[in-house]
Amino acid sequence: MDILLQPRQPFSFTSVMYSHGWIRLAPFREDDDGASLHTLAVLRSGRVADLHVSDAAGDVRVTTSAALDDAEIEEVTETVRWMLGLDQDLAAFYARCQHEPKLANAEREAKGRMLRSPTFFEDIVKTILTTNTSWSGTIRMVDALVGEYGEPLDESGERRAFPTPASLSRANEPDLRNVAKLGYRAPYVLEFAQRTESGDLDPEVFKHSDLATLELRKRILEIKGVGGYAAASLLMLLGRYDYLPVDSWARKMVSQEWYDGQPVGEPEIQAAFESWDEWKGLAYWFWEWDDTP
DNA sequence: GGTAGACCTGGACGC
DNA sequence: GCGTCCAGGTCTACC
Repeated sequence: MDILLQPRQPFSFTSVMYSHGWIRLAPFREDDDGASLHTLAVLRSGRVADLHVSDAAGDVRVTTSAALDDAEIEEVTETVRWMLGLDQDLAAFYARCQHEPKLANAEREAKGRMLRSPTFFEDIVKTILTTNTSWSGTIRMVDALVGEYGEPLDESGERRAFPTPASLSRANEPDLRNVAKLGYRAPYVLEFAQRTESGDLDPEVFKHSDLATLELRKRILEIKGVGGYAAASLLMLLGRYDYLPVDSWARKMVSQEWYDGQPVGEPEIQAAFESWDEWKGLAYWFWEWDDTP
């Protein structure tokens, strides 16, 4: 069945889809034509829904292989609106971009929304798995988690959603460490899943939290395995751009852009985007670096 | 509050 | 083919 959704304009489906590397992490999958994506979501009923999400002449079409009841349609609608940030208002950011040549195309190309997973739980686990490893390592670890612990779409088990907190909390640490190859991150992921499953922590409330960004960051940093870089990345997924996800790539880009290739530290990177205030994360992420493909 | 070392893996490199 | 080194963030212990 089809569900048609209207985004706040300006909107570009492919700008969201390729806003960062998430599209390459299971269970996300892009179609061969690069114009639509697939993922699977575990609904509140426990049922697994396969979502094929595509552009529909400026709107968004969600296609599921199975019929959904009214409550499920509402849940899928809410989920996809969140994943693509369809309700985000970036007008103030675009107004700032008009005065910056390196972001002059941001509004025309509708840059600014970042692809999110169906749940913030999934985004937090994936973000922990981006730390202290190569991108290929992250892809391998996420593949392994989905393959080993993900909720199957059907009896074949060929397609699986991202593991639920319940499923991951039942995993044992040696398997996460050695089979899923999470290494030293295994206890972090396990503890986070167990805290979520027990109700000690509800990552989904972060999605629409009224907390000030500083306080929200403090809460996120309480999750073991999440440090400054990961917290800034997660805040950006929540639509809070006050902090920069400073990693080795950021150091390299800022060094090349403003410091003639000389090594730079976090203070220099922060200083480079200080004037962007609450938009600094977005300005940094969508900046047209000299070696941007 | 700041810093050093450990954590784990894959890739690059030299032999 | 094997061994060594290094990059990639976060945590913990220590000063």
